[in-house]
Amino acid sequence: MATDRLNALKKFFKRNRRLPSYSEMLKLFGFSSKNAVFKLINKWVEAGLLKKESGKLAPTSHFFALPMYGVIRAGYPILAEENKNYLTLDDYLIEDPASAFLLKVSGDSLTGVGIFEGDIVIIERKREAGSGDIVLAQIDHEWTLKIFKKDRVKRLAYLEAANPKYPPFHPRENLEIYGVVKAVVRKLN
Amino acid sequence: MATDRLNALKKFFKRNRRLPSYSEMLKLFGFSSKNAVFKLINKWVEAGLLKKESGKLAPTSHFFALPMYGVIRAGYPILAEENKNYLTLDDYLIEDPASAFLLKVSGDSLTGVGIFEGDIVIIERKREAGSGDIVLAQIDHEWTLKIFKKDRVKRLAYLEAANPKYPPFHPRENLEIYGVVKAVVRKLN
DNA sequence: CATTATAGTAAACATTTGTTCACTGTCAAG
DNA sequence: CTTGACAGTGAACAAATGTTTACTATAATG
Repeated sequence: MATDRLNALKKFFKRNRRLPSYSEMLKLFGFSSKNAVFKLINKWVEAGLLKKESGKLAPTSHFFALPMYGVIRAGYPILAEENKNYLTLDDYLIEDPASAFLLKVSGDSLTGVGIFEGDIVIIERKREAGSGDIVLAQIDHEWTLKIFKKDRVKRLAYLEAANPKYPPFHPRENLEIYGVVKAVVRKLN
Repeated sequence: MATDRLNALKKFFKRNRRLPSYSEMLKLFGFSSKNAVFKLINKWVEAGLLKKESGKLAPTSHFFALPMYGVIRAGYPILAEENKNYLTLDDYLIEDPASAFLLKVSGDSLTGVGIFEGDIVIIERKREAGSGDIVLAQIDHEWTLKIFKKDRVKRLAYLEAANPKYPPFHPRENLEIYGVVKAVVRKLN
């Protein structure tokens, strides 16, 4: 089936992070004429899965991206809309790959904002934060992941957990910010 | 700087979803000899950022992937370890791209399991689920996103919210499962 | 100073690339 | 039946590809 060949192509891209050449596609698709490849590729180009720019073949966003369906009300059940969008998670979550890194969370101090043990947070390196941002910081030379707060009256910065179990953390000596959490990712099971 | 050129290459890949040819890199890097490109590329190959297989150039996982640092205790602040790993979010979160899709969550019925309004869930199409799985289902012909439960005594399946505000949902007519939530993703700000 | 590595230019080249053209068999529609 | 569309074969080809070789300038090392 045609879908099988498309899946074979997607798998190739996943594995090799590039599209195969037409000669490679011969084997991949089980053809024996490059023209068969040529015609198939052109169909996918017309379908918007691939594109040709200055003679070079490349995937479009549709090629990888997952379909994203409209909002579903979790409170009251309503029909999921069909206003499809396509989304690549990497692109969606990571704005500046050069300054971003990941951190695996442990502990329960941020459960109140929906960050649990085992979650992965995407952090963007920067030295400043706004009040309410979740930051990676060093408070009195100890690393931590907490909510950054600015006391408007006293003009002092401190850290806060999102869990009533923990009191606010006021720095004795210093409070240095290393990054701001931009996204949270959780794998289930 | 060398980093600028690498960033230019990364940007090109982000934009075009392919690596440029050596001729294109001439302009991209500001060289006037393909040999300059050749040597630069070979350095990146040795550095493990790119690889050549049967004469074809492709990025390795290091090329995209974000560094992932060790666990940080959010409960008690401890030092983030430096045992780096590299992780591509798409690869990490999506096991079977062919059967996966995204859904934007609205409502507060799953706040208890850390899924909030505006979060995106990654769903894998399947008709069966285990007790405790978060599922996309049709209950009495209405779509919803809830926790799937199996009553061990009565052997009946029903849905449950993760929010005390909502009572369990026992189907009058039927309960059909369309997919299981595999991951949750939240963008902050 | 002399030396050696580094970063780049310039030209030449076999190989591979994507594309085109002409052709074949198969299957469904009128 | 005939027709036309579809899926694929096979060969030919200009253009582009990655690589190699020879050479230059600059800076760093001892």
